[in-house]
Amino acid sequence: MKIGELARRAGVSPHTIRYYERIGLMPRAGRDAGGRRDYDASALVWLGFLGRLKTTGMPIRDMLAYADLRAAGEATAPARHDLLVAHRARVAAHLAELIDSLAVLDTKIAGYAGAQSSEVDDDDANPDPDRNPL
Amino acid sequence: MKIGELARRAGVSPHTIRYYERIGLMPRAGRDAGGRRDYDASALVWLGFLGRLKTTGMPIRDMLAYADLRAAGEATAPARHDLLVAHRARVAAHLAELIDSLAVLDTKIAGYAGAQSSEVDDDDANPDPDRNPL
DNA sequence: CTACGACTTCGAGCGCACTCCAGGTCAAGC
DNA sequence: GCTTGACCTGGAGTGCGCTCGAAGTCGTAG
Repeated sequence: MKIGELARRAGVSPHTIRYYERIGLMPRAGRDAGGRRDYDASALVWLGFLGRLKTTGMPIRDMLAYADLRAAGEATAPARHDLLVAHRARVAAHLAELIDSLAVLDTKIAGYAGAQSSEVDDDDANPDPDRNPL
Repeated sequence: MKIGELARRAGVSPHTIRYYERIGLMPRAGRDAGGRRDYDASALVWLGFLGRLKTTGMPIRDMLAYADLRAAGEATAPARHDLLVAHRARVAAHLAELIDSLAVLDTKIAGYAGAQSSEVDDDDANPDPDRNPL
């Protein structure tokens, strides 16, 4: 498939894909007779995985480290494993922070909902600790 | 309290606090005889709340909108409420995405753990759907 | 044959959220 | 009196992750 289709399917722009190739995040794509990039399904899978890493807040330089290990062959599997485990821990921590902050947000919202022109700002009014996180 | 102490207590740099004041995210602080900023506890609470908004991914321009409404008085309480509710929805959506991606990460990690030099990359090997998100 | 859209490279530009620097002021301790 | 450290202002610089523009090539439809 061409870069346009890959981009559409992965939910990114062709610009982004070229940028990823430039910095080494995508392997250099094979070209057709006219010099255009031609991708197979594995490129889509890899882009999808990169998207997961991005969603979970991994900086590009870390993705690059992972990509480089991957390109270096099977011997780097343990290192890649460790990288993912470390990243997982950071994601879990961030997730906990988010859930925490969501509760604060809900408290604040409850304050606004419960108070008609009474003071609401700058304090944790109307606590409602048993609120469902989602 | 002085800016240094506020910064330490809020977990940000004095630079950041001055920056927030410059862009209108913090109200202009009162000054002492020597022209230095002097804060009371409410500044710390407000900074803490800004931190929550930041943790949950709110861009500064949106915080600014909230801060402006807040500065405009009690009449804007409904608007502020709506702003927070909308933000809450985005946070919840992001949270769901994160949990999803964490599961993918766990699948990948399980693949690395379970396979000695067998192919692991580029596919969702060894699914384990009942894994605990945290 | 021609027009069109999708592609190519390279380099510059952008938005965000800080972060730092220069050059100066001020208050307290020795 | 002098040093030290925290503070002041205004403006420039940084790192990240794209995003865009210019100028040109290619392949298919009409």
